[in-house]
Amino acid sequence: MPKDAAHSLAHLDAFTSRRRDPATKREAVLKTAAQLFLEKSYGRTSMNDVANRLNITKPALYHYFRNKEQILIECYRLGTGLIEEILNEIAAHCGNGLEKVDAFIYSYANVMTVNFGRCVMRLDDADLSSDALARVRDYKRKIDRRLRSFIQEGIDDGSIAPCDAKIAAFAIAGALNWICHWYEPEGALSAEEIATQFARTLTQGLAEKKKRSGPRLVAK
Amino acid sequence: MPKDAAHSLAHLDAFTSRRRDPATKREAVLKTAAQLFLEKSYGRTSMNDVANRLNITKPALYHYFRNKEQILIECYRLGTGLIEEILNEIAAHCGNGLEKVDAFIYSYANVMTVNFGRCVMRLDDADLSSDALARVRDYKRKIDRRLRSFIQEGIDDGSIAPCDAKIAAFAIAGALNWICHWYEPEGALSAEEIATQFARTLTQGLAEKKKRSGPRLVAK
DNA sequence: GTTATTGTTTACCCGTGGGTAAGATATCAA
DNA sequence: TTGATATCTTACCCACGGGTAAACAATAAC
Repeated sequence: MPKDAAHSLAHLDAFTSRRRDPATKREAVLKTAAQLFLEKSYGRTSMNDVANRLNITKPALYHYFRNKEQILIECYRLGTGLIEEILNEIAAHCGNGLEKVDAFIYSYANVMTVNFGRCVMRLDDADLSSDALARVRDYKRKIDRRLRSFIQEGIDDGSIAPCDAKIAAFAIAGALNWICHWYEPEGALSAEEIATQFARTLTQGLAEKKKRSGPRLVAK
Repeated sequence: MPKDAAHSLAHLDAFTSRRRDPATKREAVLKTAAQLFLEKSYGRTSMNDVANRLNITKPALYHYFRNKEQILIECYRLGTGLIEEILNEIAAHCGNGLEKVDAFIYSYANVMTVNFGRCVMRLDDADLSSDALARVRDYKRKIDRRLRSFIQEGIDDGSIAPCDAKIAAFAIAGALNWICHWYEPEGALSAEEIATQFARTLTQGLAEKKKRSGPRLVAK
């Protein structure tokens, strides 16, 4: 057992005493649920699974959440909150377009290593019912537009080489979102390392700065 | 209705005549299943859904596949086959490391726009039972190692700027794999455009070629 | 203590979906 | 025409999981 704090198991004890603060218990449910959703996916996680890990029974959960989906919605809510924070922070500070994109990549990569943040991009939106789904989709569109505007800003101010901002944004967002598919809190790579290297690779590119282009092999 | 060929609906008629080639029917099942899996996910797609779209009944499916998972496995098989092709092609041709990576990005992006290819990276591996799962995981590791070796090769031959090959490979693979989460055959972006722009963005980076680095804002 | 309230459990309902048994229908070979 | 075979359907079984009813236990208020 590692001696970490972020991945703390403290919340599993929230239900040992009956008189503990309800808010704490609610939070404990949320944390374990998020973790299970990431381990096994929302669909494969039963309410019993969540209850078992907390050492209570299924109906007890319904004391804190109307239904299973509500738990999922809250996970998204907390996750999007984290993203919102960095978005605002970047909009406030920062200089030119490239620097904003760089900051975005760095901060966003970090969020993708936090459970609630991971939930937003790794869980399947389709598990949400139509109106929650619409809200989440809107929110994701907003993030995309934001990144795209940073890029456009960079093109305009000369810090970013002319390119299709839409596709470039997809490339960057994809690289970042995929983090939550392979990242593991106990793994060899620290969030810090990942964030730093990603920012570098994506803004500077792989190529050694000399030739501008090369031949291409088209398979199939 | 668009006049495309790749997204053809021809396979839906495979069961109209009873004496049609069994292999054709099997293939038809596979194509519609893959499409449904991508539309609604494997878990939310019932055998009845597949049957309905083909205008047959559920038990008829079991004439061509042992069970639901077998259909999924075949989707993976066909998809990994497509990827295998481009991998071999690139290993055969090509010059320096950067050119190989460039070719990889371009070809791989194209595969991610083909249904069976999309299945490999978009569907949830955890829906596979343990031994099929192990095979798929191995295969994915192999792809990763391959890309990583291309990058390393580029660093060694000077075509790629020194960097952490492991993390860079994750960034590139992520950007590419994420394509299958947003790409739609009928959408505004063609596979060709995406592939070209991705290759450019990822190898050359965003930054206008002047300064080598800049300040960074760390949000949070 | 007694009562009201909150928290938790046991026992159950029921829809959904994978999978099958057994019969019906078409096709081919003789 | 007549089986033999491949194909497909109707009708069913069963496990699993979300959700609830109703009873039971603990705490707080008086």
